[in-house]
Amino acid sequence: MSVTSGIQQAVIKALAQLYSQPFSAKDFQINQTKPEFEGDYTVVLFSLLKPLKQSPDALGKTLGEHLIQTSPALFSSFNVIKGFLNLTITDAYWTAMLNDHYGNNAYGRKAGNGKTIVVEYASPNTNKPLHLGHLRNIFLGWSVSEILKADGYDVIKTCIANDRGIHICKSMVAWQKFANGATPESTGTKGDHFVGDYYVQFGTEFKKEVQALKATGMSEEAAEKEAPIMKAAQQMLVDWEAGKPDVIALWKQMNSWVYAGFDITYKRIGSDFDKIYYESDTYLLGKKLVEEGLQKGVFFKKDDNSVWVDLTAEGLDEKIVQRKDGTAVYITQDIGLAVVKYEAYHYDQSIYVVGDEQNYHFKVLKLICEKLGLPSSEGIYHLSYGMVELPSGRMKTREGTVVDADDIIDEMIKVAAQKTEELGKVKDFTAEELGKLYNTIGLGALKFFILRVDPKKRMIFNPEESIDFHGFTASFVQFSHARAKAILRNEQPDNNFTLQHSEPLLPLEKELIILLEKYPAAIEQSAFEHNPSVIVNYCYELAKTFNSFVTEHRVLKAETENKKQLRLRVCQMTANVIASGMRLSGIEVPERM
RNA sequence: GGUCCGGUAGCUCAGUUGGAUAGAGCAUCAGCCUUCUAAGCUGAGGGUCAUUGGUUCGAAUCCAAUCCGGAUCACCA
Repeated sequence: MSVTSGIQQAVIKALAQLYSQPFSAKDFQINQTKPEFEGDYTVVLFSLLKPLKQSPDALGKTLGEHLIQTSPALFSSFNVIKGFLNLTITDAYWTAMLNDHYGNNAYGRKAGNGKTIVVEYASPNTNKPLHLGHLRNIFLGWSVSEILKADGYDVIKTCIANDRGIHICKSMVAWQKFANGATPESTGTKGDHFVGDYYVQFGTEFKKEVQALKATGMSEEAAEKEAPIMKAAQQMLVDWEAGKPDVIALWKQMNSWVYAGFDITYKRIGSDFDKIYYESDTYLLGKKLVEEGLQKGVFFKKDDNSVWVDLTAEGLDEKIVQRKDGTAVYITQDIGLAVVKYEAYHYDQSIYVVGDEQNYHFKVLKLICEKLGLPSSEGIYHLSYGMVELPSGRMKTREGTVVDADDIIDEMIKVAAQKTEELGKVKDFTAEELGKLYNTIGLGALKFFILRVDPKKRMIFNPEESIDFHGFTASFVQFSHARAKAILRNEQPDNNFTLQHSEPLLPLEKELIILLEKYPAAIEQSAFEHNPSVIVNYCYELAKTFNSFVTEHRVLKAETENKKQLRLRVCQMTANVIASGMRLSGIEVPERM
């Protein structure tokens, strides 16, 4: 049980005994005491004054005295200032907490609750390489999955590959036209970049053709429709849907190049999936569900044969679910996928990590699934996050302002290597160890930079300013871990030693232990909010306090053996919690750096 | 125009189930490495919490209006 819930229960019990009135945890607040006052935790009394007909002073004093008498193991002293009852927790309580958990690597993780959550993230188009926006998506999805696991859920990580549609046909057409049979192997290019280059080339060629047609007096709109390369792409889409063998073969070939490229990037950033779905499979299922919905009367057909759903009663519009030619639209395949996922996992929740520009889409998706009476509908949850922008605004492929994922990763690792060399603290490392360390630091900095921000907020990335390695960063937290480990390499805590509390805990010792005690609550909150920044911020605060502690107090040369053992345990628990918390964010921590 | 999200220090962000004098980092300035890692520590300066009104013992937090920025309202995905 956490301290706060312990205090809550003690207060509820005390109020029942003193005033014979029943209260619940919601009736009053418990905060950490502000540093300028004496005490560890504070009961805010204002909300209790009216029902109890008491003055703040009288209630505070009565309650404080009663608490100390009835729970001497928990409370050692109190003071009342205005309506605030400040309680000091006994050193014995904190020491016991430390003793119970300092060697526990699973501290803060809950036992399985038997519930299943499916998380979908990454979900790239298969026609161009990943960029910084994808990285935010992947880091978020991966981290939320891990946090939910720590909170007791069974988590299935999934990805939907948007592998069909006009976008991939554009790359295919350009490859046919310009590549002369080139391949990623023959050119030494990473597969996703290779295919992406043809996508760009398609755009360039298209522009050229439109200009040429306009020069003959055609309007821009007509020119865009008539451009031969665009017509070729559209024809290719038709051929693809018709299953024309050579088109399918090319499509498979190009997709496989892209997947090989993605796999390299996923591996570098330590991301993985339990199951990958392909839009080329799920869109047909969606169409089947549209047919069923039509029979149930959930959907209706317009004169031109297109199929719609009427969401005006829900305050939205009519929404198309199938084109007049019978082909699937974007949402059709998502309806199918929701069912496929539910049938496979019978999930309690299905989280979609998708940018906030699709808020409307997911609102519609959930409504449609509800109307169809699908059991999958209730658990649908859109984890919506903000765009990553440049100081100049949105990243645009056409203007070449996209920050490529592989480039930024390379850059981060390069700078990490440079900084590490400057400091010269790991000269005895082997080349292999160094490579690993640079990865840990570089990637850690990138992940931390992205995950420390509340997902729902837009974030700005300035390529001119390199991501920092000082202050509120992964390096800082990693450094703190390495520092703790350095101490522990000299001496491990003696597990047979029994801590005394003859000497009072010093402020920084206590502050650290209080923080460590809050780790399980941080995981819980992070999971509840689907928000990794809670954990990231927590780890930073812990690391910061630890650095102050280590600067201020000696561990190995502590005044007494008792203090030394206490501090060694604090070091070990801090190192464990930092490693655990960073792991939930996908960030590794080094033993040395 | 409708809907949704955001606006906190020069910059990047915490804090928002209402609590005491609003917090960090970067940047600036001043100190600290014969002592477990200085990617660190200590201190200083820096705020109309977008604006106005309301709710109450108490508002950055809740409500209303307004201003600014963004997203979305596609037979694109």
